[in-house]
Amino acid sequence: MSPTIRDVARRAGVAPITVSRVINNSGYVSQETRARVEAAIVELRYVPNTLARSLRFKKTRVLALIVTDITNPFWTTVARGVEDVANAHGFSLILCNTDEDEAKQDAYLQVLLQKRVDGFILVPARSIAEPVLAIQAQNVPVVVLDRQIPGVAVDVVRSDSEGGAYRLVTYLLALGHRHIAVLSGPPTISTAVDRVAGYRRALAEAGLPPDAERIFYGTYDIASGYQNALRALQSTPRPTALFAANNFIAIGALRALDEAGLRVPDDIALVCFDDVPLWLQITPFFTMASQRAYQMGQRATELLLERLAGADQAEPREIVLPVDIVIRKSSGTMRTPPAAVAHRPDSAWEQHQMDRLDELI
Amino acid sequence: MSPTIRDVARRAGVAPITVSRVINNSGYVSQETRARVEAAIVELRYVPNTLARSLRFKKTRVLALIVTDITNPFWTTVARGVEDVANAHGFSLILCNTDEDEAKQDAYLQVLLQKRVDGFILVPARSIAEPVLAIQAQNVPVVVLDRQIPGVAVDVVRSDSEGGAYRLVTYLLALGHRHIAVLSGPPTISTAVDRVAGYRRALAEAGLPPDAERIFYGTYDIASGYQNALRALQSTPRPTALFAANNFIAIGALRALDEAGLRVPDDIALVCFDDVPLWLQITPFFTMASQRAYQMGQRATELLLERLAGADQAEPREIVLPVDIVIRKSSGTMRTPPAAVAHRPDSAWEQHQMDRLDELI
DNA sequence: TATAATAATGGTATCGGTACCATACAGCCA
DNA sequence: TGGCTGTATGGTACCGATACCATTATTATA
Repeated sequence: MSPTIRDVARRAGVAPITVSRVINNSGYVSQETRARVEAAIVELRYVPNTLARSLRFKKTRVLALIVTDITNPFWTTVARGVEDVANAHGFSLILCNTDEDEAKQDAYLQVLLQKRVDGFILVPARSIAEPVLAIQAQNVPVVVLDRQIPGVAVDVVRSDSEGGAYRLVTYLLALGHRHIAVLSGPPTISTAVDRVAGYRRALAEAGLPPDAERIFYGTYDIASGYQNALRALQSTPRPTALFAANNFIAIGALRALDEAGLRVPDDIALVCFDDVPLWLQITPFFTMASQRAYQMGQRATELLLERLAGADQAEPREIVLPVDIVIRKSSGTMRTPPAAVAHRPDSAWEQHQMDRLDELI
Repeated sequence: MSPTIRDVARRAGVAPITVSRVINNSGYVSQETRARVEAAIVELRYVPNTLARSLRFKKTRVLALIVTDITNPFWTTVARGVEDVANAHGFSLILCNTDEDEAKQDAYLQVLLQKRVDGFILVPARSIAEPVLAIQAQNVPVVVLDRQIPGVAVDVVRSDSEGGAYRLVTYLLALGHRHIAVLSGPPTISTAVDRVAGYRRALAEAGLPPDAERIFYGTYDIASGYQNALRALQSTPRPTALFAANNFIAIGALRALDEAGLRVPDDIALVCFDDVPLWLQITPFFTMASQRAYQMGQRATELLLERLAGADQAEPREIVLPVDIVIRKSSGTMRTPPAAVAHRPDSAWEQHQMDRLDELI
């Protein structure tokens, strides 16, 4: 139906291979022939068939990015980072969404391997080795994003979840909170575990007894945040602060607190993990440990492209990006607030809190 | 490197075509042979090469979705609708992001045509015919999403922008507003024009003179909403209500109002167009004309799949989905509020406003 | 002038599947 | 027994592009 390289060749009175040379700017072609071929291409509206080319090359110049929730702005920001770097190097991107569902993830992996994508950036739905091994078995490079997988030799790009959680909780402790609950994600995912670990380290260093711990695992979505916040409120003594392990959990928690008639931060403090897009900065609100989402996408892609460029023998690398603690309203002030900071304007107030944090940690 | 169908055939002691029959469940294969082949597939970790298959079939079972801003939750919701329908029918999806940039859009179109995707769902960066014609010239079906393109025979799925804007502005008028500014998108995009048209119709029907109109075109992003809101505030008499033509514009406007020291809705009303995700419903806030984003994606994909299934001769169809007017806080109350509704609880209050709207329109 | 290097072009095989046609055998009916 | 149908399997060509090698004309070098 659509014209092939042979049709173009016939029309230009040359051999197919010559048309190929024109298209790819390879080999020798005279000015005159090139012009004739280019004219034929335009006349026939010829579009080269990448399938055939890829079949020959055994290279598709396509990368796959598999994330767990495309409606979460954190992941779309990561995706932009990946896409920008990929495009800059002439690669296309296939973006897939697993909903943290292993079956869906494995189905996508299969389809993508069949499509012979050149490389994978994978946010694993669960911190297990199988999916990564399945990819590596086909000699396709893969970079694991955001999460750790124990016992597998693979490149990883992730944030310092443990450290970020530690600093965030330490800040809450510095504000005077002694009853802090953590609303985490699935215990099968390393970030959820790491953030709990940071929380526990902060508590331990503050000399709080283990029974001060209030740990609620769940999933990384709004519903889970809502439910676990309600459960956390039941514990006695009632927590004076909640630490949500991602942005969606924080939103669910916020709704639960609202329904319980608790105001943030006056009645209870609420801090969260994750990058938050311009979206939620309508009123600068959440105190949080902000991940460098865009940069995560960039670094992961660069790493993958290096592998593709031939560094496939090198040792697996692990890149751990720092998280930025951003102090805003939701964490409230000192439980016994110094009068001096009562009515400062926003930015100065935030700066002051930052200064305090620096002093305290 | 990776095993081919021939390797599997050799190991199972059959011909390649027989392996093909096993994989595709086509033709006759004995139980015994099938078992041998399946064993060989597992042993060799054989993954069929879709490139070769697609080259032969001239079908890739891949659809392309081209949207203008992947960080806008409206579009990711649309994308989920598309993805779900596509997957249910065994199609993969390539999701591309143009940033409303025509050059980027055209580059993607070229790449995707070369990849021989089976069909396109396109949100055109500008309401012009060329990109659609370019796709149709290759005999590839395309559905235009969200926007109208004059003078092209093509399937379209969009929302009733004119009607939604009309109803939203009529509601503001019913509340007593007489100075309403509209902060719209690019005049090159049909939705931006349609929403202004609905605004004008509402004003005209209310008997307001043409010089009551305050129309500010811009782009569909936060920065534009911010700038145009500032400009709108300069006009005299100052508007008592702003109508933002999409969610991002509303957010930018909100920031501008905040900086100007104006509270919503006490000092000024603010309503907007677009679906808003769970995100912004933290505190039920925006009064808006909500598009059925997920459904838009679904319907567009169904239409496209019908074309692929052979309905390619049928007349082009245009599906116009209704928008839902959702009354929340940001529009405020009657400018001369009846005392009776002053302190109603939220939901009852909203219901009351809805009732009033029904009466008035 | 002979030889080599450069420029320009083409023939053929190949990537990994599958369509099409051919072959072979078993069982069944007239 | 011959002819037919259904079952099971394989050979060959082909999808569209390109690698590899070959060929020829032209120009540079010894």
